[in-house]
Amino acid sequence: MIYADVIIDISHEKLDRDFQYRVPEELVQAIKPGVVVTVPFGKGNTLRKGYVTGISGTAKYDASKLKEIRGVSTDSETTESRLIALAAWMKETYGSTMIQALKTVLPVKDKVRAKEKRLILFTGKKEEGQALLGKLEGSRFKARERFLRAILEAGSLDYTYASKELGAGISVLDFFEKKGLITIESQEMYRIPEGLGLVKENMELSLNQEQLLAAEQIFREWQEPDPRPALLFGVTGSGKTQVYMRLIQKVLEEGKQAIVLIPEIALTYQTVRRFYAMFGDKVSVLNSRLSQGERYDQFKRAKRGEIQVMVGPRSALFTPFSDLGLIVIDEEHEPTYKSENTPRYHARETAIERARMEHARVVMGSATPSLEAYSHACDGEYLLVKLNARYEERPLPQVSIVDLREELKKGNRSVLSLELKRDLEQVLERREQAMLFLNRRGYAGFVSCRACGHVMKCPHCDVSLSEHNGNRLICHYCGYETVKPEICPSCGSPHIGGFKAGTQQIEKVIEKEFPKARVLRMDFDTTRTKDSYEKILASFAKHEADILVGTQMIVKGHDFPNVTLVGVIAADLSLNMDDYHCGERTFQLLTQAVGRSGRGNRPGQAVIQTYQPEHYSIQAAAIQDYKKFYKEEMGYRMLLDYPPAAHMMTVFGACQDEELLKNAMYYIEVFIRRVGPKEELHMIGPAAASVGKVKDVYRQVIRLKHRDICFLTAVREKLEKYIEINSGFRKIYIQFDMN
DNA sequence: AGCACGCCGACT
DNA sequence: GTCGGCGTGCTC
Repeated sequence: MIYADVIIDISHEKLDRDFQYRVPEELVQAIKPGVVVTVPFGKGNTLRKGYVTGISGTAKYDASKLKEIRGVSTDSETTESRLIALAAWMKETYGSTMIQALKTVLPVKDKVRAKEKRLILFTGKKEEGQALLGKLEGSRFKARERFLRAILEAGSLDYTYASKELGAGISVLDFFEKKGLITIESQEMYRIPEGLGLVKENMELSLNQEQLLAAEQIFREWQEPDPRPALLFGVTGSGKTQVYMRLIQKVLEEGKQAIVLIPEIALTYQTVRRFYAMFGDKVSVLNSRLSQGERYDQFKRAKRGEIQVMVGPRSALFTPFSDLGLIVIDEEHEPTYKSENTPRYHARETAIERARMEHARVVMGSATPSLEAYSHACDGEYLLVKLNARYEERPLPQVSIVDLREELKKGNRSVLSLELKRDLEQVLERREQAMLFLNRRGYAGFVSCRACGHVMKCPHCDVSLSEHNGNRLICHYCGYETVKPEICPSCGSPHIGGFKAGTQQIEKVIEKEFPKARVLRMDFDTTRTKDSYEKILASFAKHEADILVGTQMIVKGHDFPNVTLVGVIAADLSLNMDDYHCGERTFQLLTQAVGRSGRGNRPGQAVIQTYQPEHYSIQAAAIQDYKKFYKEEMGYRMLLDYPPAAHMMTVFGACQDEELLKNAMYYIEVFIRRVGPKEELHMIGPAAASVGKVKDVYRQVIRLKHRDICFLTAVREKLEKYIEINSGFRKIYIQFDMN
């Protein structure tokens, strides 16, 4: 006997697990994971739609109580089934359960949202209602009386309000509905993402010579029977968006739809606005702050054909368009395209797979392509399209690298080098603007001992604590809080203090050094509220401030023509992360930051402060030389077998019990040695993850590297089975990550 | 979500 | 005692 695991629709959180069903003989051939089936469900055996997530030969539930699958949905050409196929691919490629994959790919209805939108209208005769109310008054039907009184007064009621506040459940509503007094309307009130102030401007698309050529080159590729993904490699300001819009125009003319992926709405507001201006209400914008229900609404609109272009972050990739023609990936190199949750898919790879399945095309763009994308472009797997001219032929800013070690020798302990300080003075004198950029990620202003080097860390999470308001130390992972010690807990030295590297500290230093300058600060703290991000940028654009201090978020978005100086406070902050991408990230951030200077008609300059001035990421960024960087970085990846030179798989394990976790990871290691390829497999670990402990849960990783991804996938599949069979892994949370 | 079960208040 | 509304919990 064959049994199938089926999840019933995806509509309710309590139903988001699988139920086992018997597979009738005649359907054995047709049933495989991902197939849409009809099954009897619940007490009344109402027929419902379900998705097969797995097949097995054993019943894990009382076999006599199992029901039988009724039928298989045969229309394999629906949008939904194509997305399910994509989920199956993600499961295979990234390692996850089918349920997890389906849940990322299919729109999940949100119960609360769906209910909120239901409206109860009083549609009967007023007199009839009044008469009934009279009868109900003083009777035992309290709920009915309450409800009727309320609806007679208001004319219509919100469903949630009626059931929650008035206690009028289904039975009450049924009573009135049968009498013909009310109708329940499930209103489809779509929420247009608010706060963006988007307007259609009927703008004409005009491309310059180079942009036209780029578009032509891509169109020519599209003539091919099997068009390759195109990588649009263009420096900042070369007008990649113009090219995207031309491509989308063409796709729309063909009667197809397009998806535009962007790293984050807030950071690419300008781009979003231009799409809206161009395509008007054909466009919908998916905001990462939208609730699942709101996202569901937008997806529904797409499915019904009410919109043709979906602009949004990573998850917009799964927009259920019926005839998808193009997927655009803007700023392709951004790390936000990699999902943090299982399945840990990469939007670029998944977009290419979806496009392959649905005969759509992929175009991605970047000024600093990821090594993965550029290497594919070099070996001809992607079409490489270049845009060289910077907008109106502006020269690149003049960049100087300041060695901070030398500053210390000169006795300068400030966060500002003498050179940067002098340049700032000149900019202020010329009444121009400057941006100071702090490329810190995560660890803000940690406290360390100057004498012994001891760093204050969270006892639960193993990350550096950050200093807030001078005397409190806070853990950014779990919120643990303690008082800043007066002396070093490790060696007793009084020389313990903050590493002056937070945006607040820089702001203070600037205010002290340049009391007349107007300073704006933009970081996580000052952009909490919805449109504070826009407000700060707009204010800076209007020259209401002279200096803008901020984290990576200031290097994207707006053009500030009056900015002629960009200062990078400490390039090392992103260079010393324990992640093989850090050289690449640093190069990208510095290139972007430097590119912010001199966007107007005055020449720009940039100062990069660092303790490692000889590092190739910094050197290459200073002269804006991508190829030089690529060669160096690729050499490094080849040497150490990091992607894209090889493939890497991370086995991540987490458990409250440290001993248990250690044992489990050890068994995994032994198992891999036994079943894995004997040749050319590099295994690192088990080791504590970069954050070894979060909220008292221990975390460990094993990394595997191999030139051929097939071997890694094979190891993963064997490991998945091994873990499922052995009860010793029950209490351990295991996750896989490819690359 | 939708259905049955069962508690509990009101009426015969 | 009995009837039926309305809250609760389960669905392979």
